[in-house]
Amino acid sequence: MFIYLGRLLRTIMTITEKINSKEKLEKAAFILKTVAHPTRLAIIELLGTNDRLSVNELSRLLDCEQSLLSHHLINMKLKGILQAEQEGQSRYYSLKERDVLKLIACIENCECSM
Amino acid sequence: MFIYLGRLLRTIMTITEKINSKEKLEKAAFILKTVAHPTRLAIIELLGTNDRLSVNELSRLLDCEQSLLSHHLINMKLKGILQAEQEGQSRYYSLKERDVLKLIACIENCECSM
DNA sequence: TGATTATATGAAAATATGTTCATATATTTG
DNA sequence: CAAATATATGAACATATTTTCATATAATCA
Repeated sequence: MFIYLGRLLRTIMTITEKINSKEKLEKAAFILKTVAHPTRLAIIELLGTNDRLSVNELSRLLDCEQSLLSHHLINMKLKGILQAEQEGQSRYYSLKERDVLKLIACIENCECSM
Repeated sequence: MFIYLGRLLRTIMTITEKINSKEKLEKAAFILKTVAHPTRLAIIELLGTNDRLSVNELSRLLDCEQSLLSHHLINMKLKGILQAEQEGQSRYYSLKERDVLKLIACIENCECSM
């Protein structure tokens, strides 16, 4: 009787672990996906050196159309990578999570042949 | 005359830089995209601890259908993240680029709120 | 207040990615 | 060589992401 209970518990724990690790991986993939885009990487790089930039400034620096850029920025903000502050007519974006810079450094080291 | 030439050269250099950085970012995004998937992250994690695993072993460990898994594995191999070796009927995959493990470590540190 | 500038938004269109399924190939074994 | 096992492949389908475009909102300034 107790043997069965133990077995059951162990099974449940294994399943729980699987779910946890699955959730962890899904979250990780989610963050990575948000970063995995040339324009968004460029945004991160620029905000790594520039502290904060307005949509307009980014648009000119990146040579990226305003609407598209806004979509990217809002998306990144939603996912907790950026933050924004209004100042006059301009909205300034900055890195909320400077750790993402490490990701870029990581990749630059990778010598994946493609 | 030479002034114009100098200006032209500078312009060309700026453009070249832009292209280079664009290429660099595209490559980085490409690698990140390959990694940014729960199953593929799980593959990387497993191969981080297991040295090498056959398609079958991975399939059971990940609870992922063989064909789908093969698609992932081949894709990752194509992009230089994995390598494969045949042994008997089995094909063993392993990390070609152990640096990608660092990416995972990076993300686990990130506290992006989502 | 009307014009101007900066940014956001939402729907549609274009494109890319992920998944499934049926089947092919290749290796081993009896 | 036939059967069994392991893996790959490709086309069709489903889904997600990216981009564009037209328009809305919001702040400033004359």
